[in-house]
Amino acid sequence: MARPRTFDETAVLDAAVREFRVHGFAETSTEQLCEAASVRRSSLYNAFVSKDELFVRALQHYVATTGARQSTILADDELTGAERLRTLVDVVMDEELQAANRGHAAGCMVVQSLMSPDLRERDERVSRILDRDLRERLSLLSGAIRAGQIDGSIAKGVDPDDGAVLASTVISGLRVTAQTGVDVETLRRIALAGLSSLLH
Amino acid sequence: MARPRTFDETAVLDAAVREFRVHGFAETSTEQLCEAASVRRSSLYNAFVSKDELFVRALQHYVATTGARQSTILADDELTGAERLRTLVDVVMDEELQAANRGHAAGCMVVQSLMSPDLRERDERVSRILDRDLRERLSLLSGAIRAGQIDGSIAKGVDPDDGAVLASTVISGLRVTAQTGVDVETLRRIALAGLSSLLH
DNA sequence: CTCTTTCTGTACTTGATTATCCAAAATATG
DNA sequence: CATATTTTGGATAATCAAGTACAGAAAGAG
Repeated sequence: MARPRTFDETAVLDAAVREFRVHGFAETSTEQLCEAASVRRSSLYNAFVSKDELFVRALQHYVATTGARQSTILADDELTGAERLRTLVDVVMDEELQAANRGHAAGCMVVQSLMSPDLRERDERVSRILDRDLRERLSLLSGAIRAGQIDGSIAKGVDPDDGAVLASTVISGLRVTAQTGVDVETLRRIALAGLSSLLH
Repeated sequence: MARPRTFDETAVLDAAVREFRVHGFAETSTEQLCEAASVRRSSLYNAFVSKDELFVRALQHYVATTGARQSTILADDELTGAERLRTLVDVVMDEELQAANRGHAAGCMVVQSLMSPDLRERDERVSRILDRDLRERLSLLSGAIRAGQIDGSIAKGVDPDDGAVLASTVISGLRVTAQTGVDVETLRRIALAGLSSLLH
């Protein structure tokens, strides 16, 4: 019973994620966000209240979508544990490859946000989202590692929880190294080398 | 033939590094910098021209001091190649331990700056410093790895350049993971696991 | 001892960026 | 087809941090 929106809320969140994941919160202006989403200022504020709120929603959206993708891979019964980890690396590398074609590294909202204690303190929802995401991701990873130890593709000696933190650490490191312009094939080799204590 | 400074320029740079490495450029205000260095606004501007200039000098200072420390370790003929890498990990872990005692992660000006394309574009000196630092670090690392392959402490199969990128990636990843509150002992275990393709 | 030069402290200016306001537009509903 | 209701666009206000100005303080040189 009123004028409908001319834009899709999810499309705006996608655009916001694209900006935030490379520029971070502080260095992304609301104007950039409007521009990227092709939405006028007041529409954005009308729909999302404030830059902070939009960031929280974008972060939520980001971890939900990436979490879902990782979930389908890491909990895929068709694959061995080791294959799941390698597929995960492939996905991350794909993101970097696509970003590289656009002339920059993919960035990562999680790495950005984790590295910014201020951001986490300013809005505790950010902390909560990151904590939750981390727990979820570590749980999926250790699950895949346990599966790999049962199917024989991953060495029995390693502690699954440690292995999970390792995988998470390596991927974060890749996000950083990707910024240095290293080509994606090297990056993939490095990733697998970093996980070699699991994958042998 | 004039009034001398009441502060030490290097002390100001140290303070600036302490702020920048945890908060990043955008989220560190000049007021914070003054506060941290116990220096008044005009003194700071008189000595360092602008926030950008101060950042460049701080970054330079940061990579110079950390570079020097890494250099003494990674080029230490008394140690095997593997021992050099392990000692490097110890140094990073020490930084994190000290920071943890102060209630936060150590942060890292290099990781922060690398993850911020805007920062690098705004002042090309930042790019140059980071590029130079990376090359230097990779060169030291691959040198240590080659030394390890000669003294038998590092597997012959690995490409020293790849190994260098791996070590750099793992350390960056540790800087990120440290922000999640993982205890330092776990962190150290993860570091060694990530480097296991070199250290076995 | 005084003069010159630089440093220091405070208050102010400026510029950018976030957020708001309000009138006009659009449309589903009755 | 009128109306209620929300969105939209443009302009405006409010805020906040970077940088500047200037007067006064400090100390070495002559």
